[in-house]
Amino acid sequence: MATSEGLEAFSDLRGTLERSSTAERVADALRERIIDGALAPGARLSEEALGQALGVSRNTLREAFRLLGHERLLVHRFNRGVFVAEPELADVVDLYRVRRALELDAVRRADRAPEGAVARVGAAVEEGEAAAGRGDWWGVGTANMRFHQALAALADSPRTDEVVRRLLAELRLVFHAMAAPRDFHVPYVALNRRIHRLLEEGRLEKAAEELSDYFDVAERQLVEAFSEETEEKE
Amino acid sequence: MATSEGLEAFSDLRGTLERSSTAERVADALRERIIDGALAPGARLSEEALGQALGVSRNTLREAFRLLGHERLLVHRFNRGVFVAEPELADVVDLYRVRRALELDAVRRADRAPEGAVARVGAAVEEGEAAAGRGDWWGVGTANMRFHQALAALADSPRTDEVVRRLLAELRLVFHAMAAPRDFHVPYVALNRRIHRLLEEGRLEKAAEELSDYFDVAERQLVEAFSEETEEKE
DNA sequence: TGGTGAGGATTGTTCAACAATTCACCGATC
DNA sequence: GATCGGTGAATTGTTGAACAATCCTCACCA
Repeated sequence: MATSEGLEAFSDLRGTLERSSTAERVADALRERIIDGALAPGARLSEEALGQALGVSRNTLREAFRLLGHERLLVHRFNRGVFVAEPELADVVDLYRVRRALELDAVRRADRAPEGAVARVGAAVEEGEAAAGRGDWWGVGTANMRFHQALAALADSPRTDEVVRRLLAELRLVFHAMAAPRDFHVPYVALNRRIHRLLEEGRLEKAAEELSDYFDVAERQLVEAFSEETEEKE
Repeated sequence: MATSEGLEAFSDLRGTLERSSTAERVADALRERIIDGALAPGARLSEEALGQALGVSRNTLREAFRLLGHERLLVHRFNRGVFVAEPELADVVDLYRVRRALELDAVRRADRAPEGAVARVGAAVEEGEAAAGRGDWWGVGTANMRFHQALAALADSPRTDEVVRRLLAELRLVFHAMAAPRDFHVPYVALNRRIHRLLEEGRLEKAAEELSDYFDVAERQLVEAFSEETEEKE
């Protein structure tokens, strides 16, 4: 065991080294397509066609479908196939309810957050500012997700991280279903900066308050956008 | 469309009618065995042997494994097989962290809970009292889980329900790993009754306080039991 | 004692097949 | 003209077998 000193430096490589199964890689690829809108909500995914396109067998593809089904990105209708999920108004409300509980809790206990966690929140803020600067609205959206993921990480809880990651992925689906996602995210860049500053100053309760207000505003905005959508359809 | 009135009455049947896939039924069966301890933490599940025993093909069984893996009841080690999860001390702490956030939030907003939700909490309390009366400690544990599930349901949020259900299932795994699960749950029956009464009286903040204390005590008790366990092993 | 292969067992993945189910189409009926 | 019922193609659900890749054991050797 004399040679086992300083091995902690390699622990970061673990994730990289772990080969993943084909099903997981397929799931990753599909998740990307769903999140960036290449696969629209409601679209049906044929086992045969997709399997051929991706070069994997139906069985493997079905495993990938199961993974994404659990993330609520796909819905599996028995004997009917899998479809890209179509979030409804109720889903939007529900997503915000859970986010509120988890993210606010994470912010309130940020004093016990792990080393560097607040800094990662700041990094996400800057990423968003940079994207906004070059007019990359999709990039702003991505940075925004990363910001909230970083907020959740303040709880120092793997399960919170996982749940929030799923919620945010689902939320991106909602953005595709709404009318004008283009300038939804941009206004919040400044707010994110403010929340990060409060975190740095240790004013956690104030930060939680601002975050709570954000949830109110964003949720209402989404709900309204959604109501208009459905009105148009009818 | 003149005949389509009053069809809402049938919407309850939807769930009953939906046939489930073989994989899901297999997953249900395995989940039961894991939760009631028939499959001990750490046990390895052979695809071949289990498939034969259950009368399903390896492919189908693998689908079921994926489902339970997402619930963290099984861990899937690449090229090595699936094992019943072995929760560690860190998992106990993490489980309570997320439960605290979600259940407390649910209790605090119980004034907006759906019709009959508080009554279902009461039903779980009585179930626990009945089980305690006849000395059925396992039944007390089950009722306790149902009590907390009912608390979570106060949030009126499908996603909260799902997450909490998963957390509680995982928690049962923890009980198997600890020394004396026999009389762990019984002392909390009285507390549950108290919390229910506070909910009925609308004293939500007080109820949340009691619940928070419960989390403190239960978590510490589990952590201690766990530390002893690992000491014995070494 | 500690390293090293060889071999057996298990998983990862594919393929082909068949049963079960859905869906769209089309004619029959009132 | 709308509804009902049935036929058939297309798709999913599930199985079983096959083979490659990987891991584990254990005897063997320095």
